[in-house]
Amino acid sequence: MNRIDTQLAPDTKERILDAAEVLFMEQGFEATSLRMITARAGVNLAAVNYHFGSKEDLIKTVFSRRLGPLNAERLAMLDRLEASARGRPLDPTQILEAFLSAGVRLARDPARRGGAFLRLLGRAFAEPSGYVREFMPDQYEAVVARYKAALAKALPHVPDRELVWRLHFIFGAIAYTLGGTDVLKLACRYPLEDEANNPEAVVRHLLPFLVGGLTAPLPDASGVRKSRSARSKQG
Amino acid sequence: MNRIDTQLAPDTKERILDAAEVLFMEQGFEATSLRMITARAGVNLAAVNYHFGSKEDLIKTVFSRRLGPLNAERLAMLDRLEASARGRPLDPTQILEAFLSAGVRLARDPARRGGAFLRLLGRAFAEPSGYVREFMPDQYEAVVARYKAALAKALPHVPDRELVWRLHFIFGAIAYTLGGTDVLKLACRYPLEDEANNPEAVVRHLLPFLVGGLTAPLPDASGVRKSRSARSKQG
DNA sequence: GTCTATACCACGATAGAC
DNA sequence: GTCTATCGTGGTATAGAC
Repeated sequence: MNRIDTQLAPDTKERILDAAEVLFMEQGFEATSLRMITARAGVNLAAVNYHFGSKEDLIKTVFSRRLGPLNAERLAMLDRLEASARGRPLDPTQILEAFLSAGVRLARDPARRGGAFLRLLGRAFAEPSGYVREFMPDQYEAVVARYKAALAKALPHVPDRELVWRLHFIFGAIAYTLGGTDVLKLACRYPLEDEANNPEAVVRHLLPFLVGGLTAPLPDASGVRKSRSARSKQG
Repeated sequence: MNRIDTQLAPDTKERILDAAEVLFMEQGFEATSLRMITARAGVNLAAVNYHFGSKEDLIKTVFSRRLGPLNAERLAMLDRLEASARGRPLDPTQILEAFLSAGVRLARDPARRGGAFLRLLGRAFAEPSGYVREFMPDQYEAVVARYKAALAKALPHVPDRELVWRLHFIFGAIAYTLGGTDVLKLACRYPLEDEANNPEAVVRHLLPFLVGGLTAPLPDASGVRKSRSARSKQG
C-alpha cells in the first residue's frame, strides 16, 4: 500500500539481484552458490529458478542491469563532445577520456558498488565459453560502433582494419586495468596499490598509453619486415 | 620393461595432464569435470586426487608444465639480445618482440596445442580468486624483472613507477590478444578472423601499438590537469 | 502469479579394501 | 597404485500451497 514499503523492502527479484551481485564480486561466479545468494536475499532457493530460469540467466541480468546505464552514459558523453565540436573531428584523447570517464564515475559511486562491478566486468570478458559470449555483443555493439566512427574521423590516416585491431588492444588494456585484475600484482609483485585503487589516477596513466598506441606508426602491410630487430634470427 | 612401452603409453599422471589440458582448453576449468578427464584419460576417477591432490592442483600442474619452458625461452631470447648488444641499451621494439615471439612459436606448434594453451593462459589471468593468484607470481617473477630492467635501460626518461604502469597495460593487451579472448568479436562484430588466427599477423599489429604506448608522453605528475578535454566538466 | 518444500542427479573429495 | 563406495554440496525441476 505504502510506496515507502516498496523502497525499504524491494521485491524478491531485485533482492536476489543485489545479493548475487555482491557475492559474485567477492567470490566470482562459480564459487557463489545459489544457496548463498538466496540465503543472503532471504528468499527461497527455488525463487532464482522461478524469476531467472537459471544461474546463467541470473548472471546475465546482473550484468545488463549495470551495463545498460554505463553504456548509455558513454554514448551521451560522446554526443556532448560531438555536439560541441560541430562536425570537426575530435581529439583521440578526448574520445578515449569520454569512454573511460563513465567507468570512473561508476567506480567512484559507492552506492552502486561500482568498483567491484568493473572488476566483475573485466573477468566476464575472459570467461571461456558460456554466458558472456551471448549477450556482450548486444550490450556493446552500439557503443563500439559510435566510438569507432569518432576515432576513424579523428585518425583519417589509420585504415579501418588497423583501427579495429587497435580498438581490440585498447579493450584488452582497459578491461584488465579498469577491471582491476591487477595483472602485475599477479605476474610480479610491484606495488601500485595506493594509486591503482584511485580510478582517476588509473585513467591518468592509462590515457597517454592508449593514445600513444592508437597514434603509433602503422605496421608494414605484408609480412614482418626483418628491418632491424629480427635481423639476428636470420644469421 | 621395454622403453618403447613408456612412450606409447605414458603413465597415469601424464595421461591425466594431457586429457585435462585439452578439455580445459575446450570448455574452461569449471565446465570440465574430473569424471570427463579421467574418462578421456582412461583412468579411475580417484587417480586425479591421488596424483594431484585436488582439481586446483591439477590445473596448476597443467599450467606450469607449459609456462616453465615458455618463460625460459623468453629469458633465453633476452639473453641473446643483450649479449649481442654488448651493454648498449636495446630497442623497445626488440625487447617486446622477443617476449612475444616465444608465445608465437608456442602458438604455431601444433604438437603442443600451443594456441589453445595461450587462450587458457589469457583466461587464467582473469580468474577471480583462487588457483591462479597463488602460483602465477612464481612463474612470471623472473621474466618480468628481466624484461622490466631491459625496458628501463631502453627508456631512461620513463620513471620506474610509470614503467610499471605501462607494463601493466601491456600485459593486459597481450593477455587479451595473444590469449585470443577476441574482445572485439565479443564486444562488437568486426571480423578479423583470418588474421587473428595467424600469430605472426597478431604480433605485427600488436607490436607498434605497444611500443607507441610505451614511448608515449608521460602523464602529468599531479592530479588530472583540466587542460583541454575535461574543461566542460568544471563549467 | 508468487513462493515453498522437496527430490534429483552430477560434482569434487575421501576412506578403506585390494 | 588402483579401485569401489560413499559423503556433502552444487544447480535444477516440479508439485503444490498461498
